[in-house]
Amino acid sequence: MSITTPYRRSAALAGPINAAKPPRRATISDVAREAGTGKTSISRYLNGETNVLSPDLRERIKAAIERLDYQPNQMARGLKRGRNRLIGMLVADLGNPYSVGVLQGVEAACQALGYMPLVCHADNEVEMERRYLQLLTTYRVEGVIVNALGVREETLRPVGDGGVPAVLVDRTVAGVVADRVGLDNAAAAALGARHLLERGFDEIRFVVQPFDEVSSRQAREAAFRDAMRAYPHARGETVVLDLTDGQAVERTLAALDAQLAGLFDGDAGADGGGGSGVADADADVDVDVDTDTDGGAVAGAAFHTDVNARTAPRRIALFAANGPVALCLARHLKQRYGDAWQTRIALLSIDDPDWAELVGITAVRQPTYEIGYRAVEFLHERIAGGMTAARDCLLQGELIERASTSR
Amino acid sequence: MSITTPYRRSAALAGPINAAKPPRRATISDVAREAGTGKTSISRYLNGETNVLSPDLRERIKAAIERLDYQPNQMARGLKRGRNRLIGMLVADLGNPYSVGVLQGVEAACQALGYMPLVCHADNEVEMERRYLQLLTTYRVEGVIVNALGVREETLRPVGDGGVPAVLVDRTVAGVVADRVGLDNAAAAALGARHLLERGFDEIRFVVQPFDEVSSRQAREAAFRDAMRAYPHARGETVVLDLTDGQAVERTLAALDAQLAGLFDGDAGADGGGGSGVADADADVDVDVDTDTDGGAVAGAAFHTDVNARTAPRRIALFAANGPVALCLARHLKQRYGDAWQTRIALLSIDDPDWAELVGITAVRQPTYEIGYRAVEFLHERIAGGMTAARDCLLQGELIERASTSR
DNA sequence: CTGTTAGCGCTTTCAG
DNA sequence: CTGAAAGCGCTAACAG
Repeated sequence: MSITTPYRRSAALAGPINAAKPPRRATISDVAREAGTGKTSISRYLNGETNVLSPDLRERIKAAIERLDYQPNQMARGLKRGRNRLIGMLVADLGNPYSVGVLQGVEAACQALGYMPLVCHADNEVEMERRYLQLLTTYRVEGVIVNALGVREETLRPVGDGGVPAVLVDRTVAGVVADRVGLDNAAAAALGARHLLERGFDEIRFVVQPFDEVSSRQAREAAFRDAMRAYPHARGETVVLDLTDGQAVERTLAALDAQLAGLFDGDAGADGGGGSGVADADADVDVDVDTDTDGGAVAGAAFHTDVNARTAPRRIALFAANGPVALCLARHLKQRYGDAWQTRIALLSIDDPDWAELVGITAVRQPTYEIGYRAVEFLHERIAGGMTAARDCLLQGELIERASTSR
Repeated sequence: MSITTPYRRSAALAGPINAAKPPRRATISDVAREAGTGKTSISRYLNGETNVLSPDLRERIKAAIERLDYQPNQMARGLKRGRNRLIGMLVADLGNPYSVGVLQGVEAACQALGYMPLVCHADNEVEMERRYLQLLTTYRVEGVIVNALGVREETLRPVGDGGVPAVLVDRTVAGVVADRVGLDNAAAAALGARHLLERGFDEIRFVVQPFDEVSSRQAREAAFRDAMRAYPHARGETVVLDLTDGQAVERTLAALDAQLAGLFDGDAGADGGGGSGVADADADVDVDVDTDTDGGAVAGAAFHTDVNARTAPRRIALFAANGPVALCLARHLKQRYGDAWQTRIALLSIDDPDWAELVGITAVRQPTYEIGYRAVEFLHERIAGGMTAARDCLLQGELIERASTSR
């Protein structure tokens, strides 16, 4: 990109800059000299070993520090001590409100435990993720909290077992042994699915990003399928929506539309004709889920059908596996069916972003703050002592019922 | 808060941890020994002074580094060199998509210029802001980019003139002389206002958070008023909405409702009766804006009225000064007027969050990425050389027209 | 071309 | 109670 907009001088801001001030910050030696003592005592004072200092000296030091506006250099301190109280927080996507929620928990816990979080934003770029991870170890952070992309083990190599202590948030990474904290995906997906089923929705599409490499998506998808089994009269399908590929999104949504169109008039099992994006429904046959997770843009599977009840129109619901998917679906549905789209299709989402309330969408809210908080606590334990086995902390989601599923 | 959810051991993750590995990372001395040479040469190699090294030595060093998986310690490096390539990015509120956009620009520029951004999230807490700022200087960052809260000068003391180089984003802070980069607020507010006026809206409420301490809000409000002057047949008012105070929000919105209710039937100038929140309209009189910025939750001013044309019902629009305000308004309007609220009242917002498109709201989009990018460039110049006067970089907003103002 | 020598600012023995 | 001295890991003169 190019940055071309010119800037203007602001009369209000322009002013003579005081260039006379000594740019060099005071060091511990300066303070020692000012207080007429040795560096050691200053160091002791700084570290709260205030009991071993004579009241007099204590006063002189205090005064000297104030006079010089001295602030100890954490870098030097860290170099000497071997630990710098820095921990890295690698965030996959700050545009996802989930991440911001987790971050808030992380910050709170860091403050409580005396760490300084160094937050890095990979912005969904694996390359960035790699770069930041390496940068973090270069700055000798004491540990990292990783909300990984669909990374491969290698980029996480420096981390976890044998490397920097790490805790994974939301997702595990194959080959990396480390603590993990996140949503109880199985319970959350089941919660959502059951809610829809109990509300009488009998045509449910679970829409999820490619999940062959992301543990949390896998868990949600599997739990959705499980939940559907208990309701033989209803039908569920998984639709894979690759948000990173605009073309694929178009195709998948078109196929979904086509398939659903046939259902509005009670014509269960009819495939509107969209070829790619959603597998044909294989009506009247039980079909195991398509395990061919080819990583491609589209994959789908019908795993239960009972089309005897094709008398009444089906009640259709879309179950979004997370916030970004929900947003994509909502946008599309609105564009396709107009402002009244919610009267035709229900939407339920795991994740509860701001706009969900505005639009009136039922959601399973994640305890993001707690997730972040716990992650730091875990990391702290790892840093401090030698825990042995990796732990997995599952937190429960909460169903927020709104208009979308209440008709 | 309490963290009580228990965790479970995951069979999949549990495994013997390799505690045998040497936890200590290799140092430059280790590499020197391994390569059979002195530290200096290693340092030279690291710093790309590769031309002054014999090809042979170069090879040996390269090999040694790989064998030991050596990674130079940035802390030590920074300590010695006096600069550590760290810059701080203080974000007021990551929940505001604006901030995330800016952050993306910051990250890109940092990468391009070789800095490592240390992002700190004040989360709207002035105390956090202070803490982080002090922490940043303690870590000897080379500069800071500050998206300040309504801070007072003192907390920014260590920064700017005479302290750490700084550039302000979006807002200036009274008493702090530093570069600033942000939206051209005057132009943006005028753009929005004129759009509404041209579309025939003649009753406009500019809704803004308390602006006596926030320069960007001030600028927007002032520009709104200016723009209204050119349309004597229309009427504009400023409504102050303090999002940090739930009670005040309730009151202000109630008052706003009451006032607007009277307008739907063409009864211009009628005040629905809500006392607080919105000042009475002072119909038929030109009134200067109430400059008594008492910092309280409510303040308002009618500044032009021409109620001769009270024959036709007024066309009402709400102009939100930023995204968070827009969200608050949208929520309220939906709750108050139901799903069809947009047929009664138009909403236009400065800031263009995700949901604006979903809900169909016209917006003035800020060039957030560029703002962030430029901020880093400015900071870089400050760090490098001795610029003298503070600059003010104004970037233009872009009007995104949507259904809300197209009826 | 290459190694030796001082430190950067701080903590930490180890003797007073 | 207090201070001198020895580094943490690295870079930057200054000699070879």
